[in-house]
Amino acid sequence: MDKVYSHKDVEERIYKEWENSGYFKPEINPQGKPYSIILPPPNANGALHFGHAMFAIEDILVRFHRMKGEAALWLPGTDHAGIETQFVFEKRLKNQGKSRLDFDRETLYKMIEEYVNEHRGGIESQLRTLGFSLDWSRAKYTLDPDIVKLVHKTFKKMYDDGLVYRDYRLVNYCTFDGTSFSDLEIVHEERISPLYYIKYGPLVLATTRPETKFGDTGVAVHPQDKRYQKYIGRQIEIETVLGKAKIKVIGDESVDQKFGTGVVKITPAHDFNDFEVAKRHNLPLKQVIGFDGKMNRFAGKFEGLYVRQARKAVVEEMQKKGLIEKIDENYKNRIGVCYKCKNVLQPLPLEQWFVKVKPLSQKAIQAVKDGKIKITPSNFEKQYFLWLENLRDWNISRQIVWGIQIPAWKCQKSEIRSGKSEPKPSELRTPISDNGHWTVTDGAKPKKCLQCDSANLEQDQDTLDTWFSSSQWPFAALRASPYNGDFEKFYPTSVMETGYDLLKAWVSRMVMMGIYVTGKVPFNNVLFHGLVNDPYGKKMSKSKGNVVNPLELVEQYGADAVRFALIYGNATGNDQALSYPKLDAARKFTNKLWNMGRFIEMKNVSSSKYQVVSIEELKKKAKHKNDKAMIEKVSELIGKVTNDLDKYNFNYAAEGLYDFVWHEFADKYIEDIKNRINPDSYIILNTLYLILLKLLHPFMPFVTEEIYQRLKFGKSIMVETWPK
RNA sequence: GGGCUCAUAGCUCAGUUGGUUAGAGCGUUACAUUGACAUUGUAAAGGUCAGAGGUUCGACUCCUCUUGGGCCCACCA
Repeated sequence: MDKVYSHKDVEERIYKEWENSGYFKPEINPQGKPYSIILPPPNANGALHFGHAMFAIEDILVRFHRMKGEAALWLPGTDHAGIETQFVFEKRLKNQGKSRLDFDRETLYKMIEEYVNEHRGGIESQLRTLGFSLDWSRAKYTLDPDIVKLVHKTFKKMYDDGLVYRDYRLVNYCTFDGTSFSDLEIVHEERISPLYYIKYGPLVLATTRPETKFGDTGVAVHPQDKRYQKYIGRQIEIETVLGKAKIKVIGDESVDQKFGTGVVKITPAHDFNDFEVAKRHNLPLKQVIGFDGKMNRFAGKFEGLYVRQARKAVVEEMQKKGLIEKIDENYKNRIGVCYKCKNVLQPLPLEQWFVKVKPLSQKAIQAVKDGKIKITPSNFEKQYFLWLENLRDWNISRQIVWGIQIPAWKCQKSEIRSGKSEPKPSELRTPISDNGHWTVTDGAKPKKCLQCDSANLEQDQDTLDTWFSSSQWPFAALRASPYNGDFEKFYPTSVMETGYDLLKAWVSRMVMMGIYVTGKVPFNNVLFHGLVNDPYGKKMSKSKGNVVNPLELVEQYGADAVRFALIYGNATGNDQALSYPKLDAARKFTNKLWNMGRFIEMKNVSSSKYQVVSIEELKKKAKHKNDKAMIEKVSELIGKVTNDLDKYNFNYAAEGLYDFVWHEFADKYIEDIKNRINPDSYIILNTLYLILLKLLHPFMPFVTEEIYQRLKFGKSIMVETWPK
């Protein structure tokens, strides 16, 4: 053995050995009880980041349970990441001077597919460099045909059960990216938006969006408001920038008498609250902003202006006409912006598919309350409950091509109008559910409309929200496994380990969908890890330019050291700042461990090389009091590390091992035994050292394996059993 | 507006059901060592555990408040 441990000569070679030997498959312990973890599938098009490096926790668990003799499965996969990927691709198009609008749906899809396929495999090889013992023979991708089929099946089942429905309602729509989003994908920003006090005939009302006034179909006051009661139910005549008009005054409880003047304009097509009010009072919906972000013909001479331009023009015009009483320039409000492009989202009316969440969320809440799912750290339970309890129906339609196209066909005969076309004045309607004929299947094109037998059907152009498919990942990946019986054997999975930032978007939805489709929870434990920030504690982000690539650290320090540094000194679920001193300490630890092995190799005094016996035999063999004491201490350590791992206290385990291996075993015991080495004490030293290697193996798989093989303890430490 | 979370040594962080002199890594200081260890060992300095109050025989740990960070959620015009 060399004086210094060199990870570069070791890691890649050992990983190949492991993989080729089939050690990552649960079949190596055919009699063992099942233990399973589904890897949170990284973006197929993405690169490794620290969120992925934290999956070291999963590797620790899997290696630990595998050594305990369990049939441990860690199933890898990749996600098509619909919006993320399409947006990245569109940026590339833009750099080439092209736009997605230059291509038809099929061509665009194929182009993105090719682009992703070029990059797929990249993320997988990166996961290998971290030493992750994933069973690659079971790897799945969210767009694998068998996965897509399962997702279609779920959609149909939900449709048949009334849990997926088509509705015409307001959605948050990004007119720059051309798609709607779910509630969760909206970023709220506080901005200063002037509050305009506008004269509406005899009334004055306050609004931040004067440009939407062309879509007003009512004016609301609080029913108990003494100031305005006399107007309720009456039509009032108002002067507008487009001339005189009449508008109805209604009384609605949602109006806050204290805000502004206590009068609200009702613009059902462009405000979520107004939409609800309009429903209650049967007011028509009048869309004045198009999906291109421009004012439409209802805006008269303002047609064709973008919202922001229109606001300016309308306000100027109103001021000329004396229709503005005052402007509060310092009014702050929170506004929804696109999480991708940061542009202001428009609430726009659109026909979309929604998931009725209440029946699903109730069961998901109950599963945690009943202890069928345990969340660690437990404080995340509160967030889980809070979110699920206040959940609104989930918009799953996305106007992008990269994803799973929705298996629903619209009968063209029954078509009233497409949600994307501009409404004609004669089509002004109250906000009611879409009443076109839809035929939903589990993927195959239907021959005719189920309601009117027409054969003129067209598939919905939209795709499913990526989270709709990824929320089915645990059971879908197992059901689509190339190995028969995987689902029955490994579902529910043992642990779902992921960053806490995915609690809402993913974890809670997996629980809902898992219970709905399979009748069982998708996993028995949820384990959250924290975020890795930059060395100054600031969140890593591309825009800040402070992103550190974990692969560079692996190159420099070795995968073992990177893994150990991320685990050591970091309580489960807490954020951490990337620490170079800690990385250095971890690297030195691998070197220390290596040199302990080197010492054993050099001091070989035994005739039978590196002989190892059981700890029971060892206890009988030991005569020297220091040997006896050390055997006792190692026994205690085994219990402590096992217990810490069972309780997900990875940092305790790592710290305990580090401290013991270095400062007890090396500093004291090896120093002591140096002076009295003989065949008996040598066997004791070997045996205890091997135990320590095994205990460390889940944390630092490469160096422990390399030492193990160098000292010829056996073929591979991966098939050793966990010490007792 | 609601919720979560953090504040412990110069820095980055542990501290597991409240229990003897509060720990680690890095850094600092002194000494030793060429050793199995491109180093390592031995020892030392350094903390009124953010502040105030409370519960308790006993509080870094539990409760309340204050201050200062961080994060998440939210359709008040």
